Amino acid sequence: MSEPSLPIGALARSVGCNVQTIRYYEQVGLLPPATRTAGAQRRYAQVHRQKLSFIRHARELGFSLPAIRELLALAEHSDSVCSRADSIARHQLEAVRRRIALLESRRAELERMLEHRHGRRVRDCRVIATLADHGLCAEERHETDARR
Amino acid sequence: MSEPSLPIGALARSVGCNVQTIRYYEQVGLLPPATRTAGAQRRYAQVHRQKLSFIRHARELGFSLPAIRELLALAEHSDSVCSRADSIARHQLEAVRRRIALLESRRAELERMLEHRHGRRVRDCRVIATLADHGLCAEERHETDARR
DNA sequence: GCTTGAAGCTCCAGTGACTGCAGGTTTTAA
DNA sequence: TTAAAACCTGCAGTCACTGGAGCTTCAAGC
Repeated sequence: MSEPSLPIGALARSVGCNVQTIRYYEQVGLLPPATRTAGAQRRYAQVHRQKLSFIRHARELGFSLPAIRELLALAEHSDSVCSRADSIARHQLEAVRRRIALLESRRAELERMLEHRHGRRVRDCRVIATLADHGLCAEERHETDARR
Repeated sequence: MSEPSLPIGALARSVGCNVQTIRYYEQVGLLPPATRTAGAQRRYAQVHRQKLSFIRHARELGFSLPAIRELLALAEHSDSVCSRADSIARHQLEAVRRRIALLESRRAELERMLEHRHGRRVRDCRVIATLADHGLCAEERHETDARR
């Protein structure tokens, strides 16, 4: 009958997010509304904690809120078809892989910009020169390769 | 006297960004205001094209607009000290590396979630189960290792 | 029962770097 | 001259929160 009921701050601490985030999830309909005290303060049950924990875990993996909404709905019905959840996760994995590839190429160019010896003044600065002339970042490779 | 002057659309095509972006850069003071025709349309000179190209290149590398603002200011003065530009770039490189590390761990967990055989229904779904129980994503490794 | 300070409440604005739209004006080529 | 393409300003929307102002409620100690 009397399920342990957490105020919002305790819930926030227990899942490691902050209070505003929880209110925001309620506002956008991701988390069901809490019960309220006579003075209109929110009190949460275990089911809320589980859902919130699910949401936070999914967010850490980079799922969007719409994707999480759908995953939560799937989780509600234990006989719904699993392939949809898989497809959402595969989609996210692909997005993460594309993002990594983009960042790897950024990293490579930044490293190339930085690894050269250069003058103390901006007129000889690799960083500025590379940004100013897009050609440099492609040609740089050839020059470097040729020199070795 | 009569420098070739591009309308905004032509400039946008020539650097591969869109028209609103150019107006936005002017609005936030990243790009100096264009000269205007009698009918108040913008006309751009080569110096604008160079700056815009610099900005876009820096954006592709993930520099923030405040960082780019500073890099542009450094580029203006060819006798300013290069180490500041280097420091901005190194900072960005570190940010990119941290981001890659985060995404790699996401990728690993998503791959672990997806690589298991599982039932057709959500009650046996790895994806949902892993999200629901944060413990699974760490423990999974041990179980898997132990079983082999 | 009273006080007090922590924690809660709502509502609203701001973040970054754009993007899109509405409704109007200018330019340019035929 | 006309018609279409391109341009203009101003503002709202994106995503997932985060922060603040100004007020109310709760819980613990006395």
